Amino acid sequence: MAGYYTVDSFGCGRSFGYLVRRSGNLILGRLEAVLAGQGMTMTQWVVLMHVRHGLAQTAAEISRDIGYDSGALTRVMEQLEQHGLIERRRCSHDRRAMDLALTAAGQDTLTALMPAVVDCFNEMLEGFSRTEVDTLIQLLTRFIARTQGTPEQAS
Amino acid sequence: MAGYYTVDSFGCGRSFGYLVRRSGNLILGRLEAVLAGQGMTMTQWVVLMHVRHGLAQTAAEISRDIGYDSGALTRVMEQLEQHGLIERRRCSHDRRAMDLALTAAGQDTLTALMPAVVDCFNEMLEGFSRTEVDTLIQLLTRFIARTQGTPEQAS
DNA sequence: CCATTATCCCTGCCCAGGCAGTGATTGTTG
DNA sequence: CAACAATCACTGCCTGGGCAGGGATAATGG
Repeated sequence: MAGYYTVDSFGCGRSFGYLVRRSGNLILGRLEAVLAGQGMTMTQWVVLMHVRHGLAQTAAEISRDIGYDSGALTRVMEQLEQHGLIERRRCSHDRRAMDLALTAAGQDTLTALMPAVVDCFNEMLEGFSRTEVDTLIQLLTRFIARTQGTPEQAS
Repeated sequence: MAGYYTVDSFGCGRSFGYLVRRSGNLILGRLEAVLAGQGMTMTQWVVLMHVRHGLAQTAAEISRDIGYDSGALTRVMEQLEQHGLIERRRCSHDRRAMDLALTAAGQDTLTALMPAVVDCFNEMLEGFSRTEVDTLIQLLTRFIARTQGTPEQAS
């Protein structure tokens, strides 16, 4: 494509960056309202979900995966461990790393929260057809894959 | 639509929230790299753009528009004023409010930065057809309008 | 087998931004 | 017109998350 935006056509309301960021903040607000009922934050939720699905066995993987600072992640892990939702153990074949696993309580919490979260998203996506949501997800997925694969580009 | 997600189908990788947030952070990183060259932050950029296009004449409007804390905004304004990019004056017909206006230097800075910003976005959107980007923008715009119009919903 | 480098987790520090409260002004309503 | 509510900008406070540095372990290369 020969450049979607031009210097003249580029306005705030049509800026991809603005739209994505604003959408993200709106979602954040809604979701945190749901999770706050169980004293959980969105970050904690995402981390737990990652551990649950085996998407990440170690903190460093999560850090790269969600583009989250590894130091901050350490503190999130501490909270989750103190709340008894995850367990950390020294990895056997790499003693630098920590193996992450959901506890039974962690499993239960996720399971209990899931319906409310799903409802929350469905509610926000009301007014969109299934095809439209599919499109949105597919486009964003591609965007992420492309963008994080091309870290920088000296002009 | 009868619910896009179900408890079983909901996974991190397909979660709208996760995708939007991740995309937003990737964009943020790229854009800040571009703006940092001129010692500007993304927040400042967005605020300046809003003022420029007359989208907001007062800080409170910007606050509502971009869902940004009004207190934090005050401080951003101070910075921009100190850098000589905007002017604040007591509004004549509402003496609580401040009228915002770009200075000549502010105009120039925006104009100078614009090409790099546009390039940055075009580069990120490479690999997407014009139609696809149009779709993305349209869907996100609709999402924002819908979501901020429906602040909450007691279940 | 040793030296160098990379990776992992953790820690201290700093800052942007959210929250709640304040004074000044404006709008509203009995 | 008087009392109350709403709105504006601003302030102090606190938290989450980015950044830089460090100790321990693993990988790599001579």
